[in-house]
Amino acid sequence: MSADTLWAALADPHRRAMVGLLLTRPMPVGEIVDACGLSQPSTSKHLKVLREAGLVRVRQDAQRRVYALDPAPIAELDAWLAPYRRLWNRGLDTLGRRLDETADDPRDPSPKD
Amino acid sequence: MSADTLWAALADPHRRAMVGLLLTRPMPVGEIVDACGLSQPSTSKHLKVLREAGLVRVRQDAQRRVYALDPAPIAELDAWLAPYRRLWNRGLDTLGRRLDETADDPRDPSPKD
DNA sequence: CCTTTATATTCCTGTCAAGGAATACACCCA
DNA sequence: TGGGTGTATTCCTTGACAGGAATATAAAGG
Repeated sequence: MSADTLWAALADPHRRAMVGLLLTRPMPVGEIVDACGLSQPSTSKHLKVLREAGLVRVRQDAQRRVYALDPAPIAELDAWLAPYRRLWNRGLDTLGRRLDETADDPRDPSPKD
Repeated sequence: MSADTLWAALADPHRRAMVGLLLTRPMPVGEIVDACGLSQPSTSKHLKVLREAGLVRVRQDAQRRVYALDPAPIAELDAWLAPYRRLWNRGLDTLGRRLDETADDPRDPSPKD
């Protein structure tokens, strides 16, 4: 599963919501539909994306499909974060100094139009 | 800065590459163009997205714009990750059991067509 | 078998983001 | 002030994705 697939899957707020929902417990599609307020087809499509990113697994229970979170891929994100975490842990002041020298501009100089 | 903006900014692989590049040191646009192999306009547009997500800052040096990483927003991701990290740290076996009960299906049952 | 229930898939449409080319803008220097 | 350099912006086209409606599929139960 490419990193891109993972990032793309989580880039969508509805999908993050679903993942967050499944954090509490596994859940059949119907409940996810109710919780997210999306249509059933749309929900199923999002779940498919999550499946393909390896973020969820399905168990079949009669006609129902119960989705459960698989947090393993998220470890990949964690690994990606590591170098940055090092930055903001190891001295926000060091970084701050670097940024102070560096920013004689406000955060975003683009004309807000 | 909404979480969506941040995720969207990082969802693009070129932008992640730029962020990773700026992890080593601040850098003017020209160098980023060379390193990423994108056109200069495209690069500028990506940098704008990163700016608007608060991930980079600009310092003006004569005609050059030197971009520097601001890892602060990434802390937001780290916070988002926390609950999941708890899952995979605190007993992959517990989770594993949950998934085993749960998965009598291969990872993704969708017809690979 | 036929119906009901639960979910997946297809079709269609509108929106949005990405990329290149051309152009505008800002700054330095002579 | 004019030219050169470095960067941003605009315009346009194209491709990807989201969402709804309708439909297909799968399983359970009578």
